[in-house]
Amino acid sequence: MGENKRGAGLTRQTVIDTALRLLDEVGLDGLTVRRLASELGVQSPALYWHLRNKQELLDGMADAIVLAAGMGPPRDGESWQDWLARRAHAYRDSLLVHRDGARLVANAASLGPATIRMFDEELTAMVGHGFTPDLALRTITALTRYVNGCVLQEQTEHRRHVDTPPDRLAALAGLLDGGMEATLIVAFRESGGSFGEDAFEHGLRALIDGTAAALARRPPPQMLNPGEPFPEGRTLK
Amino acid sequence: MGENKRGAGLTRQTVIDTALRLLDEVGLDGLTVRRLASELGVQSPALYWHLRNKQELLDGMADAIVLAAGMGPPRDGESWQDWLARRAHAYRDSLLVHRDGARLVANAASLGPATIRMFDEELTAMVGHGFTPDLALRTITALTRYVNGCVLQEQTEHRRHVDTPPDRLAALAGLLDGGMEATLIVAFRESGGSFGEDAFEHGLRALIDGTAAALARRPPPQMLNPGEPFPEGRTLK
DNA sequence: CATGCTTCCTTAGCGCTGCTAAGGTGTCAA
DNA sequence: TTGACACCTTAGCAGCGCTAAGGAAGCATG
Repeated sequence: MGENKRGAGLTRQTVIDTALRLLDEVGLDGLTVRRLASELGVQSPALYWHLRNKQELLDGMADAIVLAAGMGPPRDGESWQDWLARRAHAYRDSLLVHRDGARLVANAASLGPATIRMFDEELTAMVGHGFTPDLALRTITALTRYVNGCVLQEQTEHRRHVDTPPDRLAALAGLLDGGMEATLIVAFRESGGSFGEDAFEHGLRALIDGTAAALARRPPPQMLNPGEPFPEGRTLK
Repeated sequence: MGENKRGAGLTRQTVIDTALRLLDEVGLDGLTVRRLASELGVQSPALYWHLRNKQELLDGMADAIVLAAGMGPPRDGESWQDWLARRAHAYRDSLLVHRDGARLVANAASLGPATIRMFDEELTAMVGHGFTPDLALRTITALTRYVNGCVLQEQTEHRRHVDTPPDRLAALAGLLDGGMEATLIVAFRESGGSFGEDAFEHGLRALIDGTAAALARRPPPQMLNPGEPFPEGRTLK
């Protein structure tokens, strides 16, 4: 296994980076502290000097993945729709880079302060685009959770198909009364190979379009309709 | 621990049911084969007579949760929008019934045949409402993944707050430059207690509204606009 | 009645896991 | 020179999923 170059010395960051590399090899279930330690050329208890426990390692990995997406407020002149779409894609791509990336992030117990600050900047920018703070929060929350759900399913299915590669459609058709003409089968055939991609795109566009409608429904403060300032009767600050 | 009433005898179903009850007590991480066996008044290897391995148990539990949602095609006279919303709520509620329900379903390796058949019936009904098969599949996929992502996050956060109960907002504010006036803090305060609920509702409505727009964009065959039949240039069947 | 088959559960234990306790070694400051 | 500290080691505990082998019932057949 990996030699520990004398004079190198482990750091929290090198441990996390190596863990992410190892993750792609062995998957989340195969990622053990012992295996990671041997990859780093040390004994397993050595890692507990740099990390309190395994969960802290996983949290660090998740945070690294999220940060690597390079999200943040919209660029100058970018519409919030374009920005949200670009952000969602960047996030999704970042989750897809590493095997089991979505599972890792979804189960993470906490995010780093840098991520939280970025999140706050994004919300502030959205308010600048006419969102109320809570609509901004709801929107970006819904979008993030949607991406999580999508990639989680995509990667779960990818894991599944390692076992059952060949004639999934035929096997599926066997379960259905309509056989090869059941709607599910037809839909799968129509959707072609890149189904995960298409489904993601559809939902993403729907979410953004729907948000635009919600934003139009709840206009900026100077044109507030006194009859229904905010749905739950709350007021700003 | 639980006595094994003589003459009772375990079945796959009683094992799964007991596992679901136990899940609420100890959570997914605490759900071990040994613990479940002792709950059933039996030694742990006994369970391997009824289930091939632990994953099969988890799959069975996940399938039970999905089936318990009671989804299926729309009722007579119900608009597809109302139906999709009702379906999403039923699914979400079913995931929320059991601790770590979303994690369980998201990590499940396979769904039962009954669930798959129900899925096919739903798609068929959507085609009856003017959807193309692949638009129907994309829509219901996006919606399902959205619900998964939402509940997964809700339950993860619930797990988190067991550790950090008291002044989360103040702690959060410490990280942010704006302190108590950072947009994130304001948004949290505005959103009140039931934040998970509100965020879910917002995204759900956006998804359904956005889907209506997509459906209008891709009208039924007899009224196709030759100029832009399908966004990606694909053709039907 | 005896026999053997099947069903369902037991005891024993393997290889692995996350993690802790205690101790050693090298480096650097006083 | 001495002590403190940072960083890693060896040894081992409790618990995990799972398997191998066997025993005790129930039942059909000779």
